[in-house]
Amino acid sequence: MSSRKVDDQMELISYFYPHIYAQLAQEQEETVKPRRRRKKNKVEGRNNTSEVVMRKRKLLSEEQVNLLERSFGDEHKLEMERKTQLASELGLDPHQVAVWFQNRRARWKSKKIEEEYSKLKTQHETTIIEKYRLETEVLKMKEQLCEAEMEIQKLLLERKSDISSNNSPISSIFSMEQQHFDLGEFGMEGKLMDDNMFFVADNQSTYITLWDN
DNA sequence: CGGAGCTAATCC
DNA sequence: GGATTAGCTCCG
Repeated sequence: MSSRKVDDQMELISYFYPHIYAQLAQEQEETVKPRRRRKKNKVEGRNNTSEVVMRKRKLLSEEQVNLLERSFGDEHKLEMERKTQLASELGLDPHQVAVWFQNRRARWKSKKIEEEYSKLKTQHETTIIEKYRLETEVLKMKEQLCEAEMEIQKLLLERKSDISSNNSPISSIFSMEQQHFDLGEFGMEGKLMDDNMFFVADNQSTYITLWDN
């Protein structure tokens, strides 16, 4: 993975998880990987007159790469038979073919991981947005509920004052009945059960006690 | 020219 | 198989 991509990831982490970022950044500084030193073909030192065995590396031709890619497209794993077959077709050492496949699998895996990462990143962003939307919706609904409750309180107070100012038989009969309130604005219907209880029904006719003094 | 990126080759 | 090295090319 290139350093540029690492920077990108750290930037994303710093954005979404600032607390984790601080920790990771510190770890990155601390773990300066002690690079494993490999035996060199070349003897070190400019003035060293020792034998210099340069490892020659020749790039594969476009044609060779094309055939290898096609073969890799068919099957990522390389059976012995196919390895020798390919090698003779390409005019390469079977070991070179094996190495090429190994490196190709590594690149393929790395690419898959990158793809998976960006897919998850998109999913994560979508989820964050949805969460925010739902939270906003909950707030709005709470506000509506509060307004509804206030409205009900107001109606009850009005009713109580009507009863106390006009204590006629009619009104007492009237008070025996359950009173309905249209709360269509809130997608609900309200029903006053008695002086102390009020129920609302949502679309599924589920009654909810708003309060019970 | 130096650094970045790619990749064949090597090491564990 | 994964990690790393080092040859090579390209670009600013």
